[in-house]
Amino acid sequence: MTSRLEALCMEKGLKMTGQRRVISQVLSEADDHPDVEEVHRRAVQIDPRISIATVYRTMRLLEDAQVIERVDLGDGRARYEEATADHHHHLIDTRTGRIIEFASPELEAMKERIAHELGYKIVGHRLEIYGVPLDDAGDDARDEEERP
Amino acid sequence: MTSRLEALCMEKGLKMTGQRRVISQVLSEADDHPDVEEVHRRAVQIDPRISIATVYRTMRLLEDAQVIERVDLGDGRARYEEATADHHHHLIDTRTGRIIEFASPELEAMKERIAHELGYKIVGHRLEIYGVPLDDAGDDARDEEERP
DNA sequence: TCTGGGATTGCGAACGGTTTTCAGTATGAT
DNA sequence: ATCATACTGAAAACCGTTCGCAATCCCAGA
Ligand SMILES: [Mn+2]
Ligand SMILES: [Mn+2]
Ligand SMILES: [Zn+2]
Ligand SMILES: [Zn+2]
Repeated sequence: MTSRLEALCMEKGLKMTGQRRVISQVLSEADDHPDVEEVHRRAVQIDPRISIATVYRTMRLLEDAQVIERVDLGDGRARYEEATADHHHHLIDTRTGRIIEFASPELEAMKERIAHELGYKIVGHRLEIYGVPLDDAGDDARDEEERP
Repeated sequence: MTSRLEALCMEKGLKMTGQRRVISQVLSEADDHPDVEEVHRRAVQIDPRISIATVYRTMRLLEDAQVIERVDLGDGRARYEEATADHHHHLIDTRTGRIIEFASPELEAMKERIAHELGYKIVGHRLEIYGVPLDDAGDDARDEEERP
């Protein structure tokens, strides 16, 4: 069966190879923010004849085609998610690595206002919050001090 | 004369070597957000016997000592600025690369509120805005589409 | 259905920023 | 001034990512 992303790729007129089909499937089924190695790991499970270089190339292709979006969570590597209509940001639990998505129209408006006051029109922005659960925020939160 | 950062380093009990003195001076005099290569370039002008490896090491040292702060502006490399009492963010002019600093207590409060509603206590965050001047935002702003 | 040729792939090498290793040197407490 | 220790320069290693190239695949057209 053709995955959601595969259909999207065909619409965009991309040549559909076996590898692209598999990677599209992997990304369609993902509900997290996998990095390239993780996508490769999952792809290989479906078809072992996929190289990491092709995954890199395909991720870039899909990103350029606006089928997926690159997410920078502060660790050294690029992470990806399916492109969605609704814009959102991420809160990263520094204890567990869990990623919580959130959106805030007020915050977006405020950011827009700030840029405008500085004489600028926004063409892109980035926002991530790093945090620990309120519950157990007391114990050893002192040396949780990461390098975010 | 001992630079502002050199004094700070001594207060923190760091061993003061010639290289560290020079790098401290460079960083004290900087009013921009230089990357490691740029710091090295400026340091070598004062004392040619400073290696890039030492600059890397010293930047990390100063960062850990909270004397300077690392800034991630989306280009591949780490940039630095003197640690200040007042927290701020950056608006990057994608046309010129110019960096405008701004602070917004309202925005900080809003971000705090959002995290709290999600059950989290913030331990760190990151926000950058990429934009183009309002004036000439009309001409070819379409393909300014970077990879921020 | 068969085919030609441009697009795509796998592999390994190259890349750019950063860290590490190691032998030699400088620092600052004594 | 001495000496243990921390620091340094140079080069190699590292890590995520991109690139070069020959082999292979896809698919529009016959
Ligand atoms: Mn997301
Ligand atoms: Mn700044
Ligand atoms: Zn946003
Ligand atoms: Zn802030």
